[in-house]
Amino acid sequence: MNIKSNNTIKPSQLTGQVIEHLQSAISAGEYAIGSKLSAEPLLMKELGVGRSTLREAIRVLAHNGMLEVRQGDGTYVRALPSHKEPLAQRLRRARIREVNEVRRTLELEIVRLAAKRREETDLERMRGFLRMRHDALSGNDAAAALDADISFHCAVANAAGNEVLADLYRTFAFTLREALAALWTADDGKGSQTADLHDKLLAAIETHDASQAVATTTAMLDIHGATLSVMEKE
Amino acid sequence: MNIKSNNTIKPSQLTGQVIEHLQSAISAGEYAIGSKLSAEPLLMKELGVGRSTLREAIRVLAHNGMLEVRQGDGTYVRALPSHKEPLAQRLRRARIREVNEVRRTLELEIVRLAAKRREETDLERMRGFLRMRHDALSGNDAAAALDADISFHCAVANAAGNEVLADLYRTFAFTLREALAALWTADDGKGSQTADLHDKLLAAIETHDASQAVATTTAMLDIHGATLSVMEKE
DNA sequence: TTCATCATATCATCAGATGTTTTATGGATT
DNA sequence: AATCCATAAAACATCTGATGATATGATGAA
Repeated sequence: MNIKSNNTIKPSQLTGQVIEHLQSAISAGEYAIGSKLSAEPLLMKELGVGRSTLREAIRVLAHNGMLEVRQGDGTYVRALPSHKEPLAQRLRRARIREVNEVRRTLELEIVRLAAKRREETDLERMRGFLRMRHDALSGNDAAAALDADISFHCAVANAAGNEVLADLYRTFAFTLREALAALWTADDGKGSQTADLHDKLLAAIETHDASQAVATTTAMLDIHGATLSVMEKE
Repeated sequence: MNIKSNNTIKPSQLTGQVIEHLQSAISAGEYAIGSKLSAEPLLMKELGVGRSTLREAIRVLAHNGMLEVRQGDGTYVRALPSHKEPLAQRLRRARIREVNEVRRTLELEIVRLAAKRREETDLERMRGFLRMRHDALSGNDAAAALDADISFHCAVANAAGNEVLADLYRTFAFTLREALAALWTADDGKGSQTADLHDKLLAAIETHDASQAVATTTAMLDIHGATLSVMEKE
């Protein structure tokens, strides 16, 4: 089975052809889940490609979780191409209530950790975004205020000292931005209403007061949460 | 610059370290979007790795849309890692401690919600998996016991009535399976040690006792958490 | 100016060699 | 006979060199 025999005009991107071939072979069931692929030298002959080309293709599929390469043992088929959906895409087709519920959970844990682990540089960034938020509200620039608000909360997430948590929160915040924008324009009193709560949150993080940070955030989320769940209804 | 220390879930590969390094360098803004990466020979010297290793890493990132490789021209940064990368893939290059910390947060919220919202069908599924878990432990089949354990916790996640939360938890549990397997084989007493806690958790969910469910889960996570953080050290 | 040609830089691919890890084989010991 | 340990074999990991293919910019002529 030589890949290059049935190819198109372009001999370039040979690695891509090997990737597609292996993917379709796995999908077609030529390789069962859990079965072992042929060893590299044999696969080289079967596919008619060099070692580098084959290894780059296998590495891509392994990094995507489709294959598992075990040094000294072999290469095994692990899964079909199912878990490949990006989180942002998954959230976009979810209910706002559910996304917000998880975001609330993440946010509470974030402020708790941030109060414990924040560094001085984190605090400076937070102060800057809070100032931007205040200035934007004074100038009646709702969009800028929302951006500053999100940036502030992302800065808090960064201060939590957990990159996975921060990444997760950023994705949630970005997804919810649309809904939040509608919320802020629907009642721009909310922005200034939570201004003092933001100040209190920053103060709690500054003084390492985790319980106060959680309490303040709970109050903050409740104000917005009520409106969000109303939006969901219709 | 030489890449060395790791602590990722899948650490045994130089290529994986190069992938992680490039991703974080792009995230940190060392390479702006649209900018051109150094040429292969230069990057080899900068990272202290050979050409095959570097090329395999670049190929993975290119296939994920993060980089664009143009023959005869160069390699360009096309997108930030965050929003395009599947979550399972993101977790695979994260620190065990961070993944487990977030998983703990999700799990506590899950049992709280499950105690409130569980249906009768949820309870039946949980009982079934708990029985499988018990039988596997009696038969000294650690792998089957771990699978049943994970299935049980996923069933609890389903009972929380939030598909986003359940999806998220499944991905975390699947990623941590490897580490958990090492944990269970290292000390198979842990499996039976937490058996009664699982029963108590199920009882708490049955009786809608959210606070008891959270307390029981906290105890459960603490037992495993200690061992996991020890694993991280070396 | 415009266009064809060429030189150079860069990636694509192949091939060989050596190191590291896992697994299986056999023999030795009890 | 069962267990344990050392060794060999298999398979992937990595490095290096060499050659081909492609894009870009320089060069020079019409």
